[in-house]
Amino acid sequence: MTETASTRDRLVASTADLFLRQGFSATGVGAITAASGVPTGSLYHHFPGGKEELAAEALRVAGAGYQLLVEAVIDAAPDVATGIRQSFPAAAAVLEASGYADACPIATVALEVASTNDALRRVTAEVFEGWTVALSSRLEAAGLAADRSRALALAYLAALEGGFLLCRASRSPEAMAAAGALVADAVDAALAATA
Amino acid sequence: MTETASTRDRLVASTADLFLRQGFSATGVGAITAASGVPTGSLYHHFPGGKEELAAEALRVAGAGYQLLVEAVIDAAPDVATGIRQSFPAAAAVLEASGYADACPIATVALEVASTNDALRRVTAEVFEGWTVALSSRLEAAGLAADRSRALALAYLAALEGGFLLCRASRSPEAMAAAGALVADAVDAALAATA
DNA sequence: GTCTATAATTTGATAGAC
DNA sequence: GTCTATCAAATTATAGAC
Repeated sequence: MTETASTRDRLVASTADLFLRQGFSATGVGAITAASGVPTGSLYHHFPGGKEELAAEALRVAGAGYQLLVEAVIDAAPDVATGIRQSFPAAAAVLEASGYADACPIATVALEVASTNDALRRVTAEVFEGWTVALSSRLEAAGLAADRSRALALAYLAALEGGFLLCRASRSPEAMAAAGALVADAVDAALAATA
Repeated sequence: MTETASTRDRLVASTADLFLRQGFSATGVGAITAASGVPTGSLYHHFPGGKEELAAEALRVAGAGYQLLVEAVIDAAPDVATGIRQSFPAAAAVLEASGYADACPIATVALEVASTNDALRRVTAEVFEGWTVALSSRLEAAGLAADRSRALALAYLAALEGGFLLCRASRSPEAMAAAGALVADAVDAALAATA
């Protein structure tokens, strides 16, 4: 049986989608209500805190969804190192297929709010931390020390995010390939040292 | 003799400064005129294309200025590899000293406009390409092949940009250190292979 | 819980005097 | 080249009927 998405869920989904393409400031409340088909009054009924409260929820939901996606790519590979290596061309393929629109769902907003809205900044920090822990735990399970696992996870995320930025600006997958190869080689070397 | 900055220069400088902290959409024309002390009419006299034309110039000027800064850090070191390694803690130090505000001057705007304003997107792409060429040429001069130099330069930039993003969100220098170590080690290995 | 109407403010931009 | 006054549209948010 197909459930129709609730009003609240449609608001969150539309907001996350608009944030992905336009970011926070360029996404007006009017655009959100138009995209979701939800009237203004209903938005403020479900989110009394207005745009900021809705944004926080959209960032959390989009962040959790993207974590599942990345985890699925990595866990589908025969081992973590292979999964990490494959995730970069996978991200590049999604980028190209979407006209360089579908990248990190929270990066644009994260930079916009980093120095202007501490509540939202904390939400983006929590999402990034969740991703870091998810990847780090997989590297630990593969035999790496905890601190080395965390450092590699952070470097992986930085390379992916920087790759998204450069690729979206240049409309070319070149940077993602270069950044990915560097990280994947480092993971291989780290794991080989423990074997 | 101390030259007073021209009206046009003050507009560009104030715009670049506001973009660094708030990005494009959150920076209203009113904020720019207030910060620069330039009346609205003068802005449209110097930039008939309005906010977009002023933004393009601010991105170009800020991009050129940041390139000089990074080049100075790298060229002050005894060799490129050392310069690259030092540039990450240097960037982290500036971040911390500014309350995690002073990072890449065009990254926020680059993500904001990547899918919404092609003219500005091209400007950000040109700035990133300029940085890539500047760094790549230094790696070539150190003995690396052209394609290898370019790939390392792109990976360096991706790591730096991703590091800025994660550090600003978490208000911690941890990610920049992790990403920097990975890139610096790769540069060392690449140069050692040619020696 | 849904929806319309509207308030209060801010937005990017223009006109025209000086 | 500078500056003031102002416009039309869009902004976030609220009030209150249903």
